[in-house]
Amino acid sequence: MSEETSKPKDFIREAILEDLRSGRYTYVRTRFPPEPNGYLHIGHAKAICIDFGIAEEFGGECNLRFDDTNPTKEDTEYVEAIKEDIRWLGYDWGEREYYASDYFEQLYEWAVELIKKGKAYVDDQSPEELSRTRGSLTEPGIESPYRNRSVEENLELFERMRKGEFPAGSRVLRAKIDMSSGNINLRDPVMYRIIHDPPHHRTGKKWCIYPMYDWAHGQCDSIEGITHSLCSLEYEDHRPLYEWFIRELGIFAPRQIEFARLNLSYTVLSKRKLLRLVKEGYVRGWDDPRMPTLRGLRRRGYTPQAIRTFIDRIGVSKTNSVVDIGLLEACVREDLNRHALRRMAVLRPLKLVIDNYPDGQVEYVEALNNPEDPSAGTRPMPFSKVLYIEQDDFRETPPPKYYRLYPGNEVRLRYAYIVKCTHVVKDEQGQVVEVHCTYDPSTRSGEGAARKVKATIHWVSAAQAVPVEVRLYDRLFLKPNPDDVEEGEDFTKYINPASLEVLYPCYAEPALATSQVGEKFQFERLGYFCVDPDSTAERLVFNRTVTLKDEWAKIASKMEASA
RNA sequence: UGGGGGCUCGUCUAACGGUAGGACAACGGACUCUGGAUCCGUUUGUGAAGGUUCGAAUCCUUCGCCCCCGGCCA
Repeated sequence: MSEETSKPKDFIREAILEDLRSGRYTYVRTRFPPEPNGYLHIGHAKAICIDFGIAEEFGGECNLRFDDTNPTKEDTEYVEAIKEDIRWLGYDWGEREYYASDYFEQLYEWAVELIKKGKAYVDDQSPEELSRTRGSLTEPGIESPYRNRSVEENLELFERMRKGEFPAGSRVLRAKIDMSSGNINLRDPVMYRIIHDPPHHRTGKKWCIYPMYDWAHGQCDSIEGITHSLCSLEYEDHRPLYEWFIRELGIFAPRQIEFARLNLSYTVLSKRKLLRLVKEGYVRGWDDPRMPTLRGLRRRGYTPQAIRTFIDRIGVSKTNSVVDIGLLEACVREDLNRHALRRMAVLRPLKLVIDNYPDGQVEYVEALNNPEDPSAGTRPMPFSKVLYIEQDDFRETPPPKYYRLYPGNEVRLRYAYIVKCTHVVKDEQGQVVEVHCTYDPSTRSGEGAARKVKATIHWVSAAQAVPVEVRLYDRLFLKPNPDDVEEGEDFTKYINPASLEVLYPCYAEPALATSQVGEKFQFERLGYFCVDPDSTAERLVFNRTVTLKDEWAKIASKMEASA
């Protein structure tokens, strides 16, 4: 945010501005703190854009810090994947790549300090006892019989915990706060637990006691001089605990500000559920183009810019909300419309024969690469007597308002000629297998044809067409909120069985033959597509990122609804 | 029956005691060699009731509804 008059666009930026004005902080530093136990999804993108975006706007910096306090769940594989995804989104943490495990020694020392102050104790109760004595939402907890051990005994026990003298789960270190607090987080929360294996992905077997997130996070922020620790709503009532630790330790105090996490319609965004989709085979992997993971979106053809625009547009607030996935789609259309090269491809081919066009003749017509961007230039497209057109672009008996091809009607073949349908050829089952036309040689594109027709359709020349595979994706779920389930039901009940449709052969214009993995195109009148890594030299595979807005589909479905 | 949050068009989100605005969606129109893009226009909203005030989405009171918290997860 440029100092002067520009007003903050949300309550977080407002608060930061106020902190700077009041002198509470003289600089801004944030952090993005993922746990390396899974892949990043669009919900994380919101946090990333907020953490990195805000730091940038205030001339500060954003640290990347892996919250790796639980070796039973974490792995370096995820560390690499997370870094890759953040970079892809377009953010850079410079040299500031940190790990909670970097601070284990300091955290240990601070724990000792709290023990010495009589503010922490070793508890020998079992996990079950701990849970039983924590009380309930409405009843206070019961103080542990070990709560008033001497400082000396606590010190000795804690040291022996670190040395590995006790089995996992046998003891914990707890903060001594208030077992009757209405805030359950303050009922003597666990600071350390014993975990002997697996070894930690970075510290190996050096430690067998690991700090709980609640004990680690605030102090890590403090060590790094984080001024604004931005997190999601569920940490709101942990804040008093973090503040208690910081106060008892007398160390630098960051300010935590909570915001609502992202929910998106027609999908799920919890690691647990995403994992089930993968494990139970509903999708092909974490990077399946139907997944809301950043890898999935990337493979689907989403651009970092589209995602950042989306995050910017949904804003930041504390209201629990579900954002219409249509907004994400609108953002990617907006970006791709400006940048994607136009190409022609026919997904469901129907042969079109131009009876009055010379046999064996091939001419080249010039096609715009991007009408939105003249500098993108043009390309030649072969045109000949036998073409493929989209099955959807022909009806033997047209419904009302249907402008496309039907017997007796004229349409323009994009960048080529106006053709008129004369008759059709059917197979034994009565299916139309060939549409026959005549063309008007005076209507070639660019030659100032006076006549206008209602519709222009896309096509490819059959002899030069490249057969390709196209994968059409639809929403993963049938319900806007798949989590909204009846008693005993499961979100998997609402998975869209038709979320993937594979088409082959589709016919692409020759210019597409050399496309590279990841390249994005608009297939005219159909949507945006990108080349999937499954592509081989023999068979290109295209993913449909998103359809174009389709006015006709709307009309057609409305007529169907009223019929 | 405890503690912490939140309620503004269909969906997100602005407003900071002074004309409820924007985006997406929807609807209508213009334009168009993509039924695309673009442009124009229209509809729809302050959870409820009281109070304070010249004036309330905003301040106060009461009520309602929604979300989070009882891991040795984060």
